[in-house]
Amino acid sequence: MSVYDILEERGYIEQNTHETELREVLEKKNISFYIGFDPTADSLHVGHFVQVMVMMHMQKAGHRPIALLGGGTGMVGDPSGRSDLRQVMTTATIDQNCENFKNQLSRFIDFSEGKAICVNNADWLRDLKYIDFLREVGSQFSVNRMLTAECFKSRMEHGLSFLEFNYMLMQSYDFLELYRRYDCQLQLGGNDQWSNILGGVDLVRRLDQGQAFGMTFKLLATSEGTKMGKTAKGALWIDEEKTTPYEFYHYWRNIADADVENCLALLTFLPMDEVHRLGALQDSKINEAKEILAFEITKLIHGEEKAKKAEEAERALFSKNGAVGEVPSVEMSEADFKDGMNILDVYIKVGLISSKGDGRRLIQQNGIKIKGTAITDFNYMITLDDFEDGKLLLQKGKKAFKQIMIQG
RNA sequence: GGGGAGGUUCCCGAGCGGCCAAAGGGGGCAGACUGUAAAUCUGCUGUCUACGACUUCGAUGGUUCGAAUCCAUCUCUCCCCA
Repeated sequence: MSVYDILEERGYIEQNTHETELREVLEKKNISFYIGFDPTADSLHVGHFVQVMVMMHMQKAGHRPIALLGGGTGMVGDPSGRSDLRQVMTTATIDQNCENFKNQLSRFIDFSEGKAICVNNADWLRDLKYIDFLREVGSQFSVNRMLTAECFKSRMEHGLSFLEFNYMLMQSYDFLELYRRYDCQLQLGGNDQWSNILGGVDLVRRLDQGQAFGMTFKLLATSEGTKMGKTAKGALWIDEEKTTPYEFYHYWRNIADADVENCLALLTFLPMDEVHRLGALQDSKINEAKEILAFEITKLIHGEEKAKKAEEAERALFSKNGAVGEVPSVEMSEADFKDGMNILDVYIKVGLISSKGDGRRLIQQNGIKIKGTAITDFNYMITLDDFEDGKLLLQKGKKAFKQIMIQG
């Protein structure tokens, strides 16, 4: 079974520039391909992870991944799928983000012995000569055509700066550069990158008469079409400092039934017959599938040990016997509770609520529980008597927990 | 460069001198129901030392007993013309 078939079967593929040719090339030889990551944040998130999964599949099949960090394109900002102007970032931030991306990517992709390459387009984009660039690359693009591209449509109403308009050329030029430097023949990306990818494919074909291909993948979305991997705090980050393994696990444990199969296929390496079997489970049985999904993804990203801990914590909390496992915990000192501490202050301190007003509302709605019983008094004081073995489990609603550990 | 329209709470979007912490929707949170899901229904959704006080309607100054609402300057965005 070829990689193409695998990618197709698992539901990654959305669009394709030259399907039959590409299929053939992928089967007959090992090629270099690239995926670009613009350093828009200090960590990758699950959205990126779909791309990373594809890279892993491709690498397994013997193709050489090129991870392209957008140190240059990040300075321009991709307007695709954006309704507003991107925040312009400083060069220092961009470089730092690139560094983080690189470290994270190397956990999934094997960069040893030239099995994969990591490059930064800052290396060639930042020193471009404007006139030269316009003459070589700019002349190949038709503004009329560009304007009809889907990615600019939404911006036609809200406004699009010339800076961002150039993004497509930059990305296209990347492909050309990688084609020339590393014989890179294929660009992959999320479906929002379709027009940018097409631009590159065309450019390589026109200027170098090269055989270049493009392919896009489904964006991670729920069955209802909304973006996936969003939490109240923002994205689901790969960096465990930004999204703890527990939070991460919890997210997948809680997804909608309809999304289980899709996520298993895209975000785990489980064999497809297993994926189908799990996805077909009905009613409460699908919880089994959700547990597996959550465990597998967490394992991929944070390692088996942390995934197990997260799983134990989750099980313990919801199995009603009150056993406390590896819940996110906060350390506080004994002195804090000597004279008692107001419940609202405690909840703010551990980060379960954002303000006292928020806490008061929750209390009125029976949303705050300690030791399994709802608190009804705003003035409830938490004292050392509430602790057992130096631990106290705080609960907010049904699903949010935090544990306080007394130290010292 | 000229002309016009705008910037409202997490988002969209009403309000256009006091009745405005600001309609409505979305999102979020909680409760009921359930399978820890979805859908549905209900409540909440600026902060606090809380029947009151304080901070918010692009920014800064001003007019007024009183401003999100009026005036001036600034700033940003969009549209039309060149």
